Formats: sequence, structure tokens, C-alpha cells
Amino acid sequence: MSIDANDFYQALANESRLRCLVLLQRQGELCVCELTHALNLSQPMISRHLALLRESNLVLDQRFGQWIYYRINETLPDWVRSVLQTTAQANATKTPFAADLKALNKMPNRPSTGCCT
Amino acid sequence: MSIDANDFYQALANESRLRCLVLLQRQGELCVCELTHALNLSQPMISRHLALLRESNLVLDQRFGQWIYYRINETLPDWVRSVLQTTAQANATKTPFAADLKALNKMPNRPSTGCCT
DNA sequence: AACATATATATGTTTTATCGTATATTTAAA
DNA sequence: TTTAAATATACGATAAAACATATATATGTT
Repeated sequence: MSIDANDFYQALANESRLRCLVLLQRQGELCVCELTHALNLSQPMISRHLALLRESNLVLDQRFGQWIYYRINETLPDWVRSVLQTTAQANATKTPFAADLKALNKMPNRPSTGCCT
Repeated sequence: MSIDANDFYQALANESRLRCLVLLQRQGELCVCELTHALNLSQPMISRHLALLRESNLVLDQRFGQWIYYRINETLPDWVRSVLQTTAQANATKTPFAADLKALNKMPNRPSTGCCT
């Protein structure tokens, strides 16, 4: 999966999308309602930003029943993976990224995190 | 020198600025007229993009006579330096970055590259 | 079949970024 | 003290991004 540097940074240049990517990088896989809750944004907002990330090949989606899970595209070039990983790691404790993870962990009725999934 | 991840990626989200940064990362230090020639853009365009990079602390400038040289801010946090370096390296041979360096090396009357500077 | 939940898309509006052009500033040289 | 070269800034026009809201689609449940 190839990607243009300019397209890549265009996709990162929005706080909501950056927060989604950092959270996905840290959590591996999240559905839309989890991201919506974690970032405290409207569902259409999250959905549209995810669509843009999907269209630029940064994330992949997969449906499980009524939920659609997003994850970082594991076939991205090494340098892109590296940038995402470095960014997520260096900013994990900073605003707003730390709060996003906190909010995610406080989410009630989170799908797929029960004992039987 | 601290920097906000969102501000950082905002600054990268423009092809002209990205090309400037990649070229600076590779060449160390360049004046405005060199960047203008290498990227083949108007002087005010380059100047305004450099101003934005300067205002977001990504680059530093230094005057030498009538020329003003820009360079990547060496006091940026490690993760930012790492992202810039990784990006420059991985994209060096790709469009438009390879052509920019080529054009720079073909520039006639380049300042400060003579034998006595 | 009717309804509820999760997600996606469409539309109109507002905000933000970019660009071309003109002009100002600074320095060096004549 | 003009003049030229390098650079920066200002201004108006255009384009792009983001947003709120409404609605559509797909799945699961009763």
C-alpha cells in the first residue's frame, strides 16, 4: 500500500482525525461508537473523518454485526507506520490524547469487550 | 522547544511547506532564493510559507548580509525531529522531492556555495 | 413487519487556507 | 544618495475544509 507524503499529512492535519489515529494506534481496533464516545464528538463528525482516513488508506474497516471496527492499515509503508507510532507514543500523556483514552475506558456498555467476544 | 502535535501536522499539511522542510532536512540550510528556485514558486509564496513554519517554531532563520537562511529548528522535540527525518529519508527519491533537489543543484549563481564562504 | 441501534451520506453554511499581485523593508553597491 | 537585490508583508479574491443538521442504509430484535 503506497501513500503520498502530502496526502498523508493532509489527513493528519485535523485534530479529530489525529485523535482517532492516536487512539487506534494505541488500542488496535475501535468501533465508531467507541471513538464517538472517547472524543466526545457527534457521530456524523466521527464518521466523516473516518471516511476520509479510509479513503486515504490510512485505516481499514471491518463490520462485526451492527458495529464497524476501524484499525490502522497494517500494510502502510514503514515510514508511515513509524510516524504514526512515534506520534502516538510521544503524545500519549498529552492533551487531548490522554483524556481520550481515559474517556474510552470509562465508556459504559462498550461492545466487544465482554468476556465472551 | 515544545510543540503541539496538531500544530505540527497543520504546518506539514501543505505541499509547498512539506517540500521546503524536506529540502531543509536534506540540505541543512538554505536561503529564500534557493528555495524559490528549487521549488519553482514565487518569492512571496515561499516567504509566506516560511513565515508560517517559523511562527510554528519548525524552522529558524538567520540573516547573512542580504540573504536570510532558514534551517530546521534543532531544538525541536525528538519525536518531531524523528518524523521530519523519517519523512525526508523515505521520500527523497519520490516526486516532487527528488526534482526539488535536482533543481537546487542546477541553480546558477547560488549564494554561499563558492570556495570562500 | 415494525422498531431500535449503529453507521454513513447529503446539504447548506461558515470558517480557514491558499494564492496572485502590489508594496514595504532591509542590505549592499554604485 | 540613488539604485538594485533579497526578503517580508498586506490585501483582496478564490478555493477548500469543517461543521451542524437532516436523512438514508444496514443490521438485529421483537
